[in-house]
Amino acid sequence: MTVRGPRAREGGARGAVPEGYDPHAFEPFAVTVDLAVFTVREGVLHALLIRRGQEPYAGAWALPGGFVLPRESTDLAARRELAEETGLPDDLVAGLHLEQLRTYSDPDRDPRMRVVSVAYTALVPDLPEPHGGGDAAHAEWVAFGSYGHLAFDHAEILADARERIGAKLEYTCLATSFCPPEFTLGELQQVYETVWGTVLDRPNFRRKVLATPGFVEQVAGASRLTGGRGKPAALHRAGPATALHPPLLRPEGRQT
Amino acid sequence: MTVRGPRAREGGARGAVPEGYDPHAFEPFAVTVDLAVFTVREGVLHALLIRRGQEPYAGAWALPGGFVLPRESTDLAARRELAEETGLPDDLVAGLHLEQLRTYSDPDRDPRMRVVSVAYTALVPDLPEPHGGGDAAHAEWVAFGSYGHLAFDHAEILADARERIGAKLEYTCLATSFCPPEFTLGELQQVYETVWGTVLDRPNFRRKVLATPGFVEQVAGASRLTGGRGKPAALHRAGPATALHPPLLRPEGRQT
DNA sequence: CGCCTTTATAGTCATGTTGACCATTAAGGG
DNA sequence: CCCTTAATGGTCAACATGACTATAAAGGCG
Repeated sequence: MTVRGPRAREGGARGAVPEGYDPHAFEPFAVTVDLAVFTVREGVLHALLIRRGQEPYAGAWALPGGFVLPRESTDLAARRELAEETGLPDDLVAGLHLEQLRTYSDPDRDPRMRVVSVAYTALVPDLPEPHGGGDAAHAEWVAFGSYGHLAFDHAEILADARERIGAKLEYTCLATSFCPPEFTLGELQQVYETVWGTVLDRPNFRRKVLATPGFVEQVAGASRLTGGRGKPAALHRAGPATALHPPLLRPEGRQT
Repeated sequence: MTVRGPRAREGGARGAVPEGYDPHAFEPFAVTVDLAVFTVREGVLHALLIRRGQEPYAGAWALPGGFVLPRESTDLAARRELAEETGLPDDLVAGLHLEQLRTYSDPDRDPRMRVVSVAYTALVPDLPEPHGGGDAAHAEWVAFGSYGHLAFDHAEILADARERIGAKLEYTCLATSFCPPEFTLGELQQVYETVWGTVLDRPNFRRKVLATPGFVEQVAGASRLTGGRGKPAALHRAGPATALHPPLLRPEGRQT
């Protein structure tokens, strides 16, 4: 990029800084981050949302987020907002997978002023309620799709995020981010089924996961009853691998 | 996102607009677009670059790009800048594949002021020189890697863009964007080999491409000599398909 | 004109992965 | 003690892939 007043394009080479350039001379852009945070709860995909109190869109759900501070990268702002708005412990937030989705910049996406927003996606395991008890935690888990109209263009962001995550599950080991530190292969499979909205064959899923070196590691000796019924499942934890080669493709290109 | 002065975070619910909010009250962010435009020329990947005339980074190569105008989305800004800086005909630019890469926001990425830049990637066929003759076309094709230090964080952007494109070739039909309207399968294969920096088996590549419905369509009757020598190749054009199922994976996860 | 080189195109074959199954094991519930 | 449930262990055919070999059609060259 180049610093140059937006109206100062006199055909010069890119990078010309007009003398006397004044950052305050034109209507500024506000830069914000929006967070599309997902978890899987009892087999249902949930997003972290906040109920808006003010116009516009008062009463509607909205994504957590906020302004990028003057000396902050958007990555940092996203992590800070996530910690603030969820009340999750800092060390947990520090370890979360947080990924830039894309930037939304329609001039009219906020009716009040020009706001360019960088959207991020995070995957978190099913946690106790997000309120940490402090004043900053108003976020709630809402089942995907079971909200009315979201504020601003947040419905589009959330849909894009879900699609991106679904795609990433195919060729990365990201699914373990949805799981607690120790999990069963059945729980891991449910992550895939929930995000993709499909049903997978259990033995085949198992075969694929175990055949990928470093995807999961078996926890020696431990096992857990899935809820009382059935044979207890072996516990696993996430392995060091991050990519899935070859990918685990979702059956036929259908979405939910 | 939400409109709220960056220092106005008094623990209120997200979306609180402090009364008397003044968009000019704080140091504004500048928002720009940067373009990572690639083509394949004689088997070598080239990027579209501009030679900087001013400090900082005077004399260094930089990506084309510029400010987002007050009433413009970044998508629109990217396409406008591409047309302006390359001098390519508008209708050609309108049809190009232009994709948002990601947003770069390090507070110090521009030493002069706070600039958040949304990077875009475009793939274009090998065209005559980019200068349209007008004053606006200073961009030049430079072989990938054969430049010194790029200005700002543009080296990182360009590397990210190349990696993204390489990945997209695996599971989309995007490779045809690098080719002229009619092309041989050998030319298409060279796109893959150039971007990936690998060599592919010709019969296998051919089998895979032809087995994917809608990837390419044979142009009836036509054929072209590849340069005089050898059997003339059948001509193809891009088909309606956009995704590649199953993907065409690059051999072993090595980069150039 | 014939032979060599070059490039496109057509197969072949062994291997690995996937999808669709069936079988067994280990728990809880009546 | 049998039934249900869920995890786990297999089989088998279809398909996709990687490594090759073979043929066809052009130009170059003696």
